[in-house]
Amino acid sequence: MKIDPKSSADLSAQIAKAIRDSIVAGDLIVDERLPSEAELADHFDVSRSTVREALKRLAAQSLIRTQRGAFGGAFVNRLSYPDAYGQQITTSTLLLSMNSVSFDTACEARYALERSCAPLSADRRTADHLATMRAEIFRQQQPGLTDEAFCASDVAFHRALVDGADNPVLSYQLAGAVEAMQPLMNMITFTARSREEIVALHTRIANAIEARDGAAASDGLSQLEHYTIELARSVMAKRTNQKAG
Amino acid sequence: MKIDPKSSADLSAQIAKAIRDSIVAGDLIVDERLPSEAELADHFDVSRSTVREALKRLAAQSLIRTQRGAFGGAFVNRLSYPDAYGQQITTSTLLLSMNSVSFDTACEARYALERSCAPLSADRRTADHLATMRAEIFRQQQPGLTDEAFCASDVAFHRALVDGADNPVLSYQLAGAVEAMQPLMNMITFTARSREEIVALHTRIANAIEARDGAAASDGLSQLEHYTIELARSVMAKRTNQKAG
DNA sequence: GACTTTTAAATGTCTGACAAATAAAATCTC
DNA sequence: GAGATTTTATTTGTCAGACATTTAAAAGTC
Repeated sequence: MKIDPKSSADLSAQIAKAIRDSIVAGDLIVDERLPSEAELADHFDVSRSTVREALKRLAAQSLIRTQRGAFGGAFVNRLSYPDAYGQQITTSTLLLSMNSVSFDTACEARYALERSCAPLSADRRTADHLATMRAEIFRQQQPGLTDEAFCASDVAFHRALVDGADNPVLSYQLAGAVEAMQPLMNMITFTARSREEIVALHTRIANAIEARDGAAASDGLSQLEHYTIELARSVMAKRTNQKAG
Repeated sequence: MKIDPKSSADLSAQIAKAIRDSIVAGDLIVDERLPSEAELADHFDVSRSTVREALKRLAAQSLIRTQRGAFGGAFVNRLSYPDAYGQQITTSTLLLSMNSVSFDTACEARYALERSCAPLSADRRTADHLATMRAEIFRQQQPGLTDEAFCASDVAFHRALVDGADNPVLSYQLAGAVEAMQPLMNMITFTARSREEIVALHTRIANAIEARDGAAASDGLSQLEHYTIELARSVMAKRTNQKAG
């Protein structure tokens, strides 16, 4: 592990990169303890504060965890699925909100990815996954539900569908795509009429998954995609009119 | 922006979270300047070092950038697609390597996601995308090519296919899935025979994309998936035998 | 042998200082 | 007065040293 003395970048960034490269390359293995901050400071010939800033960068990416006390220190962290989900969601959400991605583009991506899970989920889903889907559909029919709660239930429904594919890598990838859409979805007001339509499509998808019919589930998702895009369009149009009038 | 004085978590982690939440919620907008380190230290009633550690955490996630000098400071960063790609790839790569995800699982996820791009890519691909695919196929037929170069060309081929869908969100999501597989793919030795087979399948996919036939492209990807899994199995089996022998 | 105390090692935080970069403001030159 | 130059104020980057806090091993006590 070495840093380039000629580089103009921040020392803490260089040190973080050196350690990160070692982890990615497998030179530092999971649960291995890094040298103490003082030792690292000696090794890189910098102050302890600089080392600490580098370690905080790595901690922010869940690459290391730290433990205080004797025999504590910084340890290479096994990147867990929940950690990876979290990062994936934060990154995706910011990417969408900061780059003014159109609703249509985000929606298209989300449903395209989700359709790829449909055949697998139809094959492998357990009774549990199906029960979750049905329960969320039931919840979506409750009259008092706020728009936010409706959206959250929608996410849970699709989450169950994706998890049914029984492929953790797929679940991880889809987490970002599905959850990052939520802020965009939250801009939509769901009328009783549109909720009814969505519930009908969800039911159709759940039925297809129950019947282990992947193609029908894919179809249902496509219809849901088109309906969602139409819905968003009409909501936007209404808002524009209100502004104009 | 406030932190909980009762929380046991590190102050720098709490402060980072407070600022991150403000960014995600949109209270701090892109290119907005954060208060200086000294001001933040005053505000949160901590030392400057603690604030700095918090800011380094945010910088590691590309949420802020910093500039030295008068009228410098920390600015909310627009999360660019390249930045997001990079994080996506690092996270996905580590997730696969640290959680001993099976080759089959990773491969299934990757091709499932890629198939979701096939119909869109068939519809929208430009002559450029097609040309890139053909060029990579040509490169893959060169005799002197190392396994690493062959893999890299493979990634470029699939990248062009995905980019053909003309949906930046899809491209971003797929970047992780495709590139994270590369370390796993690099473990495979590609014989002349297997390269020939892969090139044939690539050609088939490119032909389908050229003919704007999404279903055929999907089929080609499925065949490539099965062939890749078979190939990995036979390579692993050979290695096990060698060890035993 | 079980419990308590001590101790050493490590991270977390604070203070104060200086270096380096940078853009605005002030000054100088013609 | 216009343009070039210098000064200055602000801000991040880095360093050094100190103390607080946590933690597990080691030593001590009964």
